[in-house]
Amino acid sequence: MTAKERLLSATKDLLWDYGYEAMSPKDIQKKADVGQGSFYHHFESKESLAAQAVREISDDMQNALSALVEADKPPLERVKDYLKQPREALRGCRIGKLVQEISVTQNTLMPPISEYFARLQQELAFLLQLAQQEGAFPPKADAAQLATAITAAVQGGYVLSRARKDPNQMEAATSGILSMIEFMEARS
Amino acid sequence: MTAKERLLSATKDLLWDYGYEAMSPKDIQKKADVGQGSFYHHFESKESLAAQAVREISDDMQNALSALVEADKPPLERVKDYLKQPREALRGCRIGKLVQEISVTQNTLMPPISEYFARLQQELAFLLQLAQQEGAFPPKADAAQLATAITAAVQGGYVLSRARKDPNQMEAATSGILSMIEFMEARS
DNA sequence: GTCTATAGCAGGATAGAC
DNA sequence: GTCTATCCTGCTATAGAC
Repeated sequence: MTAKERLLSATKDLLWDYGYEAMSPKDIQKKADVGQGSFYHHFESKESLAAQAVREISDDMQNALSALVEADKPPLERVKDYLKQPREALRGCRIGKLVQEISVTQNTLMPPISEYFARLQQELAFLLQLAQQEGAFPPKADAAQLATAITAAVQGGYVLSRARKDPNQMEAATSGILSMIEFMEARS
Repeated sequence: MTAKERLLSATKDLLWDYGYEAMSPKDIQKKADVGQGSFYHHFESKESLAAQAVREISDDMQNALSALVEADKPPLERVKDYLKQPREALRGCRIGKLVQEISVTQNTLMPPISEYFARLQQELAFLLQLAQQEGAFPPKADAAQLATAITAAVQGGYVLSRARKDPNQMEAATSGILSMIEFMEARS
């Protein structure tokens, strides 16, 4: 791996565990085993490096999402699969946790973050609509609204897991949503 | 208001908008109109001041919760009222947003935060159980799990609102949960 | 591309006078 | 209780040699 790649990789990790502000250029250099000079040779600033790292994180997550959404299964099963995905609950959402930092909401890290969530909600809403067309889900339900609720429950699962220092909070949140979806499915 | 009160009040505001790390002692002093000397006369450190501020925030929120939970209405209506509460979606949850900061998860600010969420989930679970006993909600549903899902959806609503810079994300997330609850209620 | 030295500034806190 | 001066450290970045 080149120095530049190591810098990006280290930044992705540190953003996950420390967030943007609490991650210093020195932390990155140390983790990437790259000197001060190389750092500023390859990237203009901490922000530009972080922006590129977030861009890659968003792309990675969107690719993972595509794989899940395009699976050869009934659409509602794919929605359930999304909820059942394994998650590092105590570590938080790689991308969602960043939006709580005021500096992040004001800088160039935001676009890939917004894009990821827009995409996620859109895909889930689409799957729910397909399920409705197949008669597997109540036709009167608002697919877009439910997709938002599902996405929110996962994000909130991360928050609760960290708040209570208990990864089972994520499990409970997603299982709770899952059971409501299955209740509706059974009566559609 | 005394200097000490102004310091606490300013800290509560700054924690909300900036979080713990991004809030400096100088910011607090300026907002509270209190000098450096007074700051360290009344509080040992930034952390001890913030810890007391978070303690008060948690208490305030628990009091607001009690008022809602003890209302003279059917229990399921009280759960719905919780979901319908007005919220400053773009500002984030005063208390939930703090848990994404790694320094917060490791310091003395945590206990009142954990306590608030434990209390919230417990109260919602209790109301759902009451509703089940009254036959207003499906008896087979797991009340504790649904309470966690509801709490998570609200927290996630904050995340999505900030990520998309759109307060309607909170509205959609809570409405989505609400509609699922009403679906279950109608078929209990 | 990488290294070391250095700069400028802000965070967090202490000291001692008033 | 409040004020000003001061300290030390770390953050972010720049400069210039190799």
